[in-house]
Amino acid sequence: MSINHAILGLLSWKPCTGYDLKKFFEGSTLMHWSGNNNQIYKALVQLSAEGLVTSETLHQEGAPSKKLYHLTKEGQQALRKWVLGDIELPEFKKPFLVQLAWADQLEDQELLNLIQRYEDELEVGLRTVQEQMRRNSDVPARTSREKLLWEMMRDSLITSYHNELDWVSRVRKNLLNLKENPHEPSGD
Amino acid sequence: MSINHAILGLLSWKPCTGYDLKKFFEGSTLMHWSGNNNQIYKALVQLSAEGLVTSETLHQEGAPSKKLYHLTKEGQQALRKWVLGDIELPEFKKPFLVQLAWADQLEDQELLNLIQRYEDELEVGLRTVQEQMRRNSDVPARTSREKLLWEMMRDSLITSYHNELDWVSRVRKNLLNLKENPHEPSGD
DNA sequence: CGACTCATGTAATATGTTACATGATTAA
DNA sequence: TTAATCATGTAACATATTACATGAGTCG
Repeated sequence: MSINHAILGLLSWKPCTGYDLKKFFEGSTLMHWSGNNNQIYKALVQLSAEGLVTSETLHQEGAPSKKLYHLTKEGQQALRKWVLGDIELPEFKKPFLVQLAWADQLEDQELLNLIQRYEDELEVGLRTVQEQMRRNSDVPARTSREKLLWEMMRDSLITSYHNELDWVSRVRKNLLNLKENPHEPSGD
Repeated sequence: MSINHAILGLLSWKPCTGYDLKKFFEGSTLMHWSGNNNQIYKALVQLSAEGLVTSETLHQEGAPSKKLYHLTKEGQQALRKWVLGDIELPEFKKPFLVQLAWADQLEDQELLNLIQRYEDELEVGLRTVQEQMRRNSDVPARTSREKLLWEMMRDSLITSYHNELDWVSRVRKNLLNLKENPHEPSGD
């Protein structure tokens, strides 16, 4: 799984410039690359060298020239092979858990504040991705099946945030319960 | 958020050698570092240079010498400061979504097989982390509150897997529904 | 006898981020 | 006039993975 595959995918949807790809990755949390130039322009050079993409230079008036990249037949085959190939498990990377792990040195109120801050940031994050999806609504939907797949991808991210918020509220509930009934089993 | 903070945390629990830390990270999906030597031994040198940890060399008979690292007062302060500091949002990195994004080129059955494979791998992954948690049960539990925090950390990972499995079954259900009632709204 | 554990380290490589560099056009 | 958009690229750095190197002891 590298950004090269994601780029092949996007080019299978429509021809793009490096700048188009950059903007797409910047505006998409689902495809977890940040959209930095270094990676994208290097990847395009590499994919060209492998014959998976070709580029055509378009000269524009009043704007810089651009290189429009197209997927080749070999690129289409490589994409299909990759889609049917190895599956990677998701990575649940939650740095806040590492913070919580050593939070027993805090006062009760400090700990509750920390959890509150996490909840607040999650809510901001959720609104940000929802806003991002509303803004960036030009996504593949060439068939009703493809439309469904992209809806489910968005659903995956949104429900991940909701699940995380649910978890935070369980943590808070359990901490308050422990405070009120020290050393009693919580009943969950 | 770097591995240095996680190491300070572990040393606040008990003194460790580089090897201990390596084993801990290897056996813990929650702390998302793989436990490779390069990072750990470099981090320990760095933390020493900053005065956040000290080391004592223990010579053993019939086994290689080892360096036992202890947290200093400055290290304890740095840890507390970090725990109360900036919070990072979780990263929901799901490479399978990128594969699904371009899966509309597949036949219905190929797509269902791909989804089935993902579900199977998720179930293996879930069993693996459950097994890992059973094996690696020596975790901080110095107070009932700390015990609760570590339980909630484990809960976070396990429910993330369950949520992902739920999502996969929704995807399958929606795809089958679409196949049976093409172009009809799904009712969800 | 071969593989694994304990134990510390280095080298090469891959991946990803931030910032720099250039330069025209457009909108606040 | 300051910032943003369009557009391509490079440099420096941070982070992470795999493999290499050494060497004693133990388990099957």
